[in-house]
Amino acid sequence: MNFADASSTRSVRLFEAFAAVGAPQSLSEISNLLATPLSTCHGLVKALQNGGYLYSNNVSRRHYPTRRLLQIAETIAANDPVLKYFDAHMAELRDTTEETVILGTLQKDAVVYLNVVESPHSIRYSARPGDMKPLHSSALGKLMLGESEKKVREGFLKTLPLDAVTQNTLTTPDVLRRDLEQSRDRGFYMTRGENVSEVLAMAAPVRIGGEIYGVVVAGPIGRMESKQAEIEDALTTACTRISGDFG
Amino acid sequence: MNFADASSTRSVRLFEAFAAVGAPQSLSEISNLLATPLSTCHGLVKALQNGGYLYSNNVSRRHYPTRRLLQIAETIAANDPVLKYFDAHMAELRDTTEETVILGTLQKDAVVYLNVVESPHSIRYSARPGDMKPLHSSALGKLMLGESEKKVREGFLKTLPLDAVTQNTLTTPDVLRRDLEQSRDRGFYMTRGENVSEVLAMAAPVRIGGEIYGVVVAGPIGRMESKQAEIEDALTTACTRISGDFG
DNA sequence: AAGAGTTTTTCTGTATTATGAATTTTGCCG
DNA sequence: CGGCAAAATTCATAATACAGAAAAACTCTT
Repeated sequence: MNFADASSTRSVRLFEAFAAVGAPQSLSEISNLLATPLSTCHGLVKALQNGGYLYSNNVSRRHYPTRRLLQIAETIAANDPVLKYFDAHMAELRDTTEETVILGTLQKDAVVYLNVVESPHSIRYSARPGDMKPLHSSALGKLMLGESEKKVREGFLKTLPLDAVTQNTLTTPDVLRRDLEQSRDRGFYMTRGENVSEVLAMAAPVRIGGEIYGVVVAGPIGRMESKQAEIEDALTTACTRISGDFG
Repeated sequence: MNFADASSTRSVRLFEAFAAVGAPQSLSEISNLLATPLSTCHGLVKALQNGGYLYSNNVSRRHYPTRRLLQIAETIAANDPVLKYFDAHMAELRDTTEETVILGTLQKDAVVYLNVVESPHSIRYSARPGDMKPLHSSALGKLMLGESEKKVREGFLKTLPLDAVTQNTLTTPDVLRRDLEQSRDRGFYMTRGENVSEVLAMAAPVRIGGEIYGVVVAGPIGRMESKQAEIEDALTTACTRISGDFG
């Protein structure tokens, strides 16, 4: 394979680093952060400066991004034909449940978080858009398996290594298959410490243009259990409404 | 020179393209947008997918960014030690003047827009963060020249090609030097169709940690002239307040 | 003001990546 | 359900960007 990982995504990794440290950086600091030689970083920084993405303080000689990237990212987010319709409903769901709400979909042999709206509590399920989760142990992953066509599902059940991510992970195809069937019938999927111990997650599907999306509410087991019925209710009605918006 | 332009900034150019077209794209469409071979785009898209930046619709086979980039850009913007203090004042200035307000600084031998807050009017000065403007013909550029140390200023006056960007551009060092002196004395810099005809811009300096920043109010000449005194007033008080926030 | 240390910039061989053609897969229509 | 067209993926090679070292610029201290 010929993945242009190192080079072509280095600019993105630079922005990641800026988000992580949250402060202007000198060239040598950037070199450290990216674990990349100074000369390489020099070229990259200069290129991004020319593109108007980075500016340097003439006094401190440190670099920081302009608002250009933000502007582009906002434009992209505003134009997404699917995600933008979820926004309001996800925010509402977060407000009523007071737990983290996540939108995700199937990507190759994993689930990718397309958007995350975090709980207001300081103890909360915390995640970022772009995070990937395994199919067999996460609520979203099980949703994707359960809602896929039988052929696809059985293919995954045959080939996926059902690693025991935690003690509660379902690690045999038969047990997992049964769980998927039950979940499908009742309309939502659930994990109880199967991917992250202490986390209970509930996921319901939304179909748009033939594509399967999943909305998850996730939080610490204790707090989630105490309001499980309400969450179940809020989640399923939210998903119905979202589907309705596209009807 | 060894600028890693083509390769290392290709991921950023891809996001630019997504912002421009505002819709999911197939691999071949991406190839067209970036004027880059399919195989190259394939590697790039795969790398960005692995990083959680892009997701593909399994039905339409089109790609679109997740909210990951937005999340990173927002984190970066929130942490900027300088720009975030300007935000409120720039928004207020935009509201009182009803014209586009821009923050910029000196970058090499040009001025770069760090942030742009646009006028509510449909006829307005429109620009994006990251845009570059010449030093001799833009209000911000003249501000940078006028506020720099004499040595720096004279260096620029000697070496800059004072191109006639419009008919009103000041194209001789002597005329420009006089304009800078007058502007410096009265506390703000001004262009009247010197960089873009029909545009009147007024810029006032803000000094932070030895670094010179400039705040500009720009709009169509007619509208700007009719409220020039108010704008002058609002601009200078805003800049004073911003400086105060750092005092 | 002058020197020592630090940081930035330049330079060139080498290794990695981009490329275009061939292959495979996928979607579509009869 | 099978054949065709279009798109995605792989592969070998040519081209380009990367990395390390050396030079230059800048800072800070004396």
